[in-house]
Amino acid sequence: MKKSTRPRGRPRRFDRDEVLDRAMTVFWSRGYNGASLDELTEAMRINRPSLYAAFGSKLELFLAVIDRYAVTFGCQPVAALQKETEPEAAVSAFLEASIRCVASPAGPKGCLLSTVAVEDAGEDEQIREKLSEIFAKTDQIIIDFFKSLKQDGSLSSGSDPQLIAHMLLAVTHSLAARARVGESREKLEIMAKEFVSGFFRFHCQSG
Amino acid sequence: MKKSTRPRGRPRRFDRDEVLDRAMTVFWSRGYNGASLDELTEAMRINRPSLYAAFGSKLELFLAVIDRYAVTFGCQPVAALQKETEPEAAVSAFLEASIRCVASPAGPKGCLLSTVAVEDAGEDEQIREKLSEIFAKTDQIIIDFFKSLKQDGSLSSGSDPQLIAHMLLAVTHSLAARARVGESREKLEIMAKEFVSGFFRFHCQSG
DNA sequence: TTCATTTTATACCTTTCGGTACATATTTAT
DNA sequence: ATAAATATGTACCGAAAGGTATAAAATGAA
Repeated sequence: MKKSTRPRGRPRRFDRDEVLDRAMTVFWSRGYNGASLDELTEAMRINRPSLYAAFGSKLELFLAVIDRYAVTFGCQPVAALQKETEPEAAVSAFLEASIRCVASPAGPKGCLLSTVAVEDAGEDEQIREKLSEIFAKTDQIIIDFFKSLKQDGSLSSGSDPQLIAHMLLAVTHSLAARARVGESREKLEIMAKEFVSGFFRFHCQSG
Repeated sequence: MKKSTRPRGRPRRFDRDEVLDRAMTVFWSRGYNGASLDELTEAMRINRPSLYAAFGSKLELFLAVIDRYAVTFGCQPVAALQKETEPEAAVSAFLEASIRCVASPAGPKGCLLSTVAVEDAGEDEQIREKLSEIFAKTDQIIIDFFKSLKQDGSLSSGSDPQLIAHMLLAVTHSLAARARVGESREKLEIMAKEFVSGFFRFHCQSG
């Protein structure tokens, strides 16, 4: 059997992740309150009842979009980091991946999490909690990564993985904000290189 | 003469900066699109025609609020920085002042510039330009400050004022974002201290 | 006093907002 | 075939949005 157990009624004409990706672009550029249902449904290419049946409400759609963003874009910097085995290369790869996310010519500028959802976290408990978890989890992944580098001996024993993680996330937040206000990709690259060389001098040579 | 030249018609019953301060709270917590004219006028304690006569439109009001925020809150960290004469104390004072702004029990959490206006910069050229200028100017003030410390000899000659400025702003952006998503003031203080001690080891001892 | 000028207050405008009722279409199960 | 179940498309809802017309009130100038 090819299709094992199909649900009962008329089948969906759209793929959940696909329409989430399309909704993502709208929220990403216009913000939660700035994105209207008309814009969303047009971009998603589904009509309102379909949207409400699938996601429940505008807020729940946004929360689903945040999750989708986390596994499509948000994860890219940490993934790039974890592919490396040397501290400097890892930091560099992390920041390069960040820049690709926040200053891509294709997508909206900035980060859906740190420059969009953060605003709405001010008034909505669910958004706040979700973001808080994502931040904490990301922190922890980076901390664990540098802890393991420390055990391998490729990171100086005097270095503090938690400090490095917080600094790295801080720099990406800043890169995202600067991209959002129009800073060119080239300038962001320079900032990143600047930081990498500073990091290198601190954690690899002087350690 | 006490009141030299009073304008011709019926006098204003409100002070411009006072109502801007009250509007600020609304935009700060709810965001630009989230703040309605009803909320704004109620908070400002003026009615709509007065608002429109004084500021022109919701957008222009927001732009005026950004300027007002810049000279009441945004300036506090740099002011604290410039009061100091030693690098470590300056960095510490800067971050402490930041935390007081973004995690005060009184006001909304986060920074009106980096966690609110940045979102709206995505779609509005005027907001984008204003923020871009503020960021650039802040960068420059901090760069100049550390350049002068370098000349005084209190900052190691190997240190890069631009790197320090970018890092410092990055950390405040991150503190603001974390405050917005609910991080406690105590945790932010720890992050700041962590950074200050890292900064100290890097720029003051090893230089 | 009267007029020109500006601000205030109420009430209202049009448009757009998020969300839904309802009838039709498409599927599986019986 | 027919029924039950789910999705789609149109058209609509009340509420809220940003913004304004208009008349009354309060001032300086003539």
